[in-house]
Amino acid sequence: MGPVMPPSKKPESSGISVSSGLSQCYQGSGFSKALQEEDDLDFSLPDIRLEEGAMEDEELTNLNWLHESKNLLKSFGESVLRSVSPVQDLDDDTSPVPRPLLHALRCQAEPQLQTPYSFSCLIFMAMEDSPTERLPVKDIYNWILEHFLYFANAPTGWKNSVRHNLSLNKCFKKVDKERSQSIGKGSQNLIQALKKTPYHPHPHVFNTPPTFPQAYQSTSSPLIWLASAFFKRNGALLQDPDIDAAMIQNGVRVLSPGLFPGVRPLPITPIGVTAAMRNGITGCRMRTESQSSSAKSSNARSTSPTSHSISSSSSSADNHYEFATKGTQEGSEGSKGSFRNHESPSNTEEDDRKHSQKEAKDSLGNSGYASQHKKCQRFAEVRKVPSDTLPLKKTRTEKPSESDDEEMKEAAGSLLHLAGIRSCLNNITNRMAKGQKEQKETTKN
DNA sequence: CATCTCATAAACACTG
DNA sequence: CCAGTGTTTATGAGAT
Repeated sequence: MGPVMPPSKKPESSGISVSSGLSQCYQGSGFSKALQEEDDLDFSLPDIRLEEGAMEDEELTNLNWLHESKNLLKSFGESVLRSVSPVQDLDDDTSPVPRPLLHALRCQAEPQLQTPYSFSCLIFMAMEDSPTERLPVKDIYNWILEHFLYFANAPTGWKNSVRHNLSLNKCFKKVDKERSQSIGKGSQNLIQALKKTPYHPHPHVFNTPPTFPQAYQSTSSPLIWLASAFFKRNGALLQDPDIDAAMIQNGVRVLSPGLFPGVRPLPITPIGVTAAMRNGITGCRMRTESQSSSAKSSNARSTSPTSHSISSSSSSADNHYEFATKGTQEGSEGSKGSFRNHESPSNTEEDDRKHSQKEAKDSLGNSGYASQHKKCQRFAEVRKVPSDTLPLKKTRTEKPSESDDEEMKEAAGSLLHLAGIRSCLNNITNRMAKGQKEQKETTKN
């Protein structure tokens, strides 16, 4: 949360008290805490606190988890369609719809509210929504503006945050655009940048053949940012026609058009109408503080986000972003995580295991948004090495490793957490299991 | 209380 | 020079 504005639990614009939780809104104590602030809510929603053991599914891979949840998700989606059409149903304590989803519905009904998504989720959704699953920064901006009215009048800093996320989040990879196209404003050709530097810590990049086809495209073509990913990969692996690919790829869309024909998870224009509530449902995450404050001003004039032109990918923006996993192999630049390659290798299997566990935890815990502190430490460590191996500002050229790929996988998987889908689905799973159990008992009797 | 996650701001380099 | 892009660092709030 931003340090600038004081906390504000109740944005005037909505009357809705937003929880202090971030993505943790769905998980564990974060969400529980939000529930403890029930008194601050001016509307009542059912308690969908995670039941004990709900997160045991953590042990499942995201793939299996999604696979096993698909039917439950379908059933749940139908119940959503049946149960939350009218706005007033949001206040229905008996609604089977998980609270975060209700929050999300509320946010869509009143789009001047802060988006419930973290920036990484927003970026991911934008990319996922793109036919090519890759977008230039400008189009990411536009997508966000198009789908979340709040940003139309939000302070401009959010764009900086988007770029910051793209740079730091390991889930996102910069990829090359077609060679013929201009590099675009502000975009710096990697090799150009490297050539301008007095030395390079890994001179072999210039001397050895590229490991991956795209690794050197940047010498003559602009960079693009990729958004393909773990989700995409899983979608391909599953090859299950019953599963909506979007759901698999995304993990963010609780209700996908494939699952629920006619239902648009993210209403296009304008968001904020009652119809949007009937048509859209998303994950949820509440924000507060400066953003809530900003929502006040945005409330003054709820202009349609469509007033912002949606530029095509052929706009002045050139670098595209894609979700990184395979992108790790394709990107011309390694992730910041590659700094860890400078760390001392583990000497024992135990160390390896601990290390990998740590890495996994890191990725899962922070959605691929590697700890800045750690990175600073890593960077600092790297800075201690002799000058001929000093990393420069823009020397992210190391060859990606398999562990990077795993990291990406985990990071991408953790986006499921960010979007709340996991917790929600866990909840749904529990509820459904309970319901079936009760139903059995009822039929027995 | 330490650590982590994330948002935000800002500085800086670079490009068109 | 300006606006936009991309990277990096610093900082703070809240969660763990």
